[in-house]
Amino acid sequence: MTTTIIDSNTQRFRRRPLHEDVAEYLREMITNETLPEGSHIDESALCVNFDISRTPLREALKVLQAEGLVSIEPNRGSHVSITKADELEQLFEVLSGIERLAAELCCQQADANSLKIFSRLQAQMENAFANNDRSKYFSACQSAHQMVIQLAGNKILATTHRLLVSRTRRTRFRAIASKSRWKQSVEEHRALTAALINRDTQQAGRTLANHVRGSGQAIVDHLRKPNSAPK
Amino acid sequence: MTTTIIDSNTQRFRRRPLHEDVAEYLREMITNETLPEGSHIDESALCVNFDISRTPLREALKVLQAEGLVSIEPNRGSHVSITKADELEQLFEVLSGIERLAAELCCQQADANSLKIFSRLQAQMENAFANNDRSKYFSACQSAHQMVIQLAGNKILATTHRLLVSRTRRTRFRAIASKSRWKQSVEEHRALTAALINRDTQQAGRTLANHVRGSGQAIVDHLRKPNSAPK
DNA sequence: TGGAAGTTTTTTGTTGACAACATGCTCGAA
DNA sequence: TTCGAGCATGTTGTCAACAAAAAACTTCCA
Repeated sequence: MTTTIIDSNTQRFRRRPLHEDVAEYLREMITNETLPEGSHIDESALCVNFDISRTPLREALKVLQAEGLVSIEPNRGSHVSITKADELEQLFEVLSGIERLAAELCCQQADANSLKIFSRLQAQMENAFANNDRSKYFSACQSAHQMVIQLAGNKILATTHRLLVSRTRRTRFRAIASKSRWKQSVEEHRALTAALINRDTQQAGRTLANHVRGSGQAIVDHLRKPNSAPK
Repeated sequence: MTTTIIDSNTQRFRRRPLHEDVAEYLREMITNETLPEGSHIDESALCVNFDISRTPLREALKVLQAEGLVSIEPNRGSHVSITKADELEQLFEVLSGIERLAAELCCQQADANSLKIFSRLQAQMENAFANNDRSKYFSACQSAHQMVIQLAGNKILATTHRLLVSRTRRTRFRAIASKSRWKQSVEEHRALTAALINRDTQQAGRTLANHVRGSGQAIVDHLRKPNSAPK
């Protein structure tokens, strides 16, 4: 007799390895800044917190190190990676290259219906800007970028993108700190939407690349002058 | 008294964690095809082989999984990732995007002397082609690509590139299987070199992107028709 | 003979303990 | 007081053993 009857259709009975849950949770804690940048990661403390032993925790830390979120110094413990301005600049540079490619692929492969939905996202962004709703704009903007990645139809690209973005997420909400930069962002997105609908591959790629580079530069500049607090 | 006197100036006395050595070794075994594609990874066998316990081995496997070289199925063990033609195609697509960016940055930032060295690599490739020396051509070609990445001066880009390339390395030597493709490869490299020296950013990017995509496509096509063995 | 239930064997996931290393503290001598 | 040697403490790296799951095998019955 099978020991347990389980909800057959959706619920899959397979306990995920602990280290996966732990890694996911830690990832969230890092982007949340529950674990702030540079903070030391206390293994034994986290173990009693999660009620697990050190092995799965350490396995999770190795994964996070491979993702660039955690740094491990031999015999001296782990800490949340600190992302300096230079490194952030390089991250955005690579991201702009990735998203350029995504926009080009998207141009060639996306079906008309998807682009319609994309246009609606653009409308949401315009609306949020008109209403001065930063949080809503930010959310729609992220969805738009994500959608371009998805429509590119390349899993490797999506994975690469996700890994890089996860290292910038903590600082990303600062991209539209200034109103002028915000306005520019809206216009760039508008141009991108137009290029996609016109199936202008080169233009779409260039536009998105410039947008990412510009947003990144705004963040990096902001980070480099320590006096102006983001408000 | 300090227990041991050590060579002070260069030798640094810090034992690297075991899992790092193990990961590096496994990486080599996978690209070597000592561990062939899809083969099951026997933990206990490797443990007695390396004379270590399972903990560092498993930590190494987690890292390799994050790099995409190993797949782990919960409760069913690990095996060397199999790279299907579709996935390989996507890998090369992303690589072409990365190398396009690298070529552009290289154009803008490389000093004249580095480009001189690059030209010498080009000469080596032309020579190898004239002498029908595939192995020498392959080596010089790889150096050239690597050099473009280095001259781009972006560590994130270099890391991303390295991770993607490591997943293609097993198949890469097949790029110049046919003589006609080989000839085309030489010409593309020649065009790249010219574009770099002329500081033609757009041209350099486009040329390298096309070259990577073309080489990748040659490999993928080769992989897709199962009758023709690579010779 | 074929197949299903039950049992043994093998393999994977997790734990707690131990060893190695780094850090902080105490104490004594210059 | 200041500096360094030696000890104490805590943290990290590794191991061997246990628990749980999957795979392989046996046995029994139709």
